[in-house]
Amino acid sequence: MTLRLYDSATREVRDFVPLVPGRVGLYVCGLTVQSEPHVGHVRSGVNFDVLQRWLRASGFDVTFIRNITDIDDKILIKSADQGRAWYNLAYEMSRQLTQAYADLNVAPPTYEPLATGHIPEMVEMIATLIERGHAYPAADGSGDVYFDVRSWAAYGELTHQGVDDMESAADADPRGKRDPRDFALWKGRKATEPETASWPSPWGRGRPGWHIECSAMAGKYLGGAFDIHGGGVDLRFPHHENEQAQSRAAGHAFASYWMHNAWITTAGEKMSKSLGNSLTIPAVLQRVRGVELRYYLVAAHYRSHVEFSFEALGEAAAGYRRIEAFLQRAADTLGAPPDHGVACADFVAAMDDDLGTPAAVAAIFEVMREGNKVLDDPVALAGAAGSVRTMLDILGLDPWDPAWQRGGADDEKLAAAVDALVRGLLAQRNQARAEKDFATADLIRDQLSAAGVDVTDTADGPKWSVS
RNA sequence: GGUGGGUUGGCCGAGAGGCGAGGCAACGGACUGCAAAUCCGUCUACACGGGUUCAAAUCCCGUACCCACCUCCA
Repeated sequence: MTLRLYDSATREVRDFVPLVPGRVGLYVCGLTVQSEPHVGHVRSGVNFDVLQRWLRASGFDVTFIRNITDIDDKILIKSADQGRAWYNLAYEMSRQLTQAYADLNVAPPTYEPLATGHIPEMVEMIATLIERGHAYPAADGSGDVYFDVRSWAAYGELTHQGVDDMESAADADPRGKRDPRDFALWKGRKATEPETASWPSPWGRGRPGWHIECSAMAGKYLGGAFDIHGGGVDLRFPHHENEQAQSRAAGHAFASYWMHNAWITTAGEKMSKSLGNSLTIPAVLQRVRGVELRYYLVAAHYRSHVEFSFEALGEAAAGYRRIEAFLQRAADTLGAPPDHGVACADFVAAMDDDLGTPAAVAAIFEVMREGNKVLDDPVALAGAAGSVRTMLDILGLDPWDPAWQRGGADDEKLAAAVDALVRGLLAQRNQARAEKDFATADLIRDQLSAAGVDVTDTADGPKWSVS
């Protein structure tokens, strides 16, 4: 069984063949850090984290680059509105994004380059494009440099569109463009923009266009040809189309496979357009744990549109808790968390089939059911639980992953104190049960339940957990 | 105008010509003092209208509704 991936450039599932056997170069467009990260934003992070983990689990040596866009029109506008420096806004949002990723156990990439840290590479690439006749400085003296779409016959190949069929933006300002579809590689500094948001270039002070950064950074860290380029569907056009055009026009083969994750919407609306506040990561994490939100995102296929709702999120959380409870039972029986085991064949087949995480999750439930049947057989149980743990780990959902252990020393002390108190009450309840005084026994259980403590009687005596 | 995607049981969500994903909820049974958990079982769905086929949720034609992108977007 080999890994197959849906390539959105060819619009089909293809066998994954790396350029260099055993190695994968992966580039994912990260975020423009202009506002608080919400659930939609992190989906891409989680989806490509799963890809990266699966590639590693499959034995590949992965170089994963995920950039941060820290200079663009919106950052300048928003920071001006807020009366703060643009780099301060970008930096704060970048820190929030890093925290959100950490909260969801999205592993850091090999490197996370900033657009502003790669201006020389971009200038170099733009110069190459001008030399090759695929770009030109605007004739209007604005200092802008544009990519000449008409000079690149293959333009539109990624999204299968003909240049003449494209509709120009209603608000398009032709500026110094030769064709309305030409896009900016370099934007000359405007008098209204802060001096700090400009860099020197052969065409005067200015800042990079949006697309050139990814071409330059992917080229720098992964080389002119690399394996997989990812991002959200909305980026296919214009962003990825333009990236590919400029990179190839500059003489680089660029990405072999393109992967795009679908949207999360609320009430059918794009998250970026709708509300906002209630769906930022910190807000959502007040209602469910990070691991539960991640499970919710992983349980849907990355190319499927997800209609976000707290109800569905709650159901997903219930499903995850079932798996978690099984592993905890296994750990109690075995005396320690199960060692990592072997992923079952169905899981592997599902993941190899274009990261079929829904079927992979179903496979986990199958193994868990088998495990629940052999709770009194330590060897069989260890095998099933180890397998479940390993599969969860591949999805970034291992309950014992240090990423989820947020509690500090104080939390541990608190947990120990609660445990002592609950155990005292359970001892009283057991006494009552022994005396067939079930009214008292149930009263104690109800009191604990009201406090959020669930009691379960097992062969080894009562266990408690926080609901 | 151009380019794509979607519509699946009470709900969430896979699948992509036959072998009926999975989860959540519900119901019945086993277990339990009663529960919980767990196990066993039940609940036969694919927007609509045609067609192809021995066989269609899956392929074809048409219709309806929804969504995304077309130079700010995960």
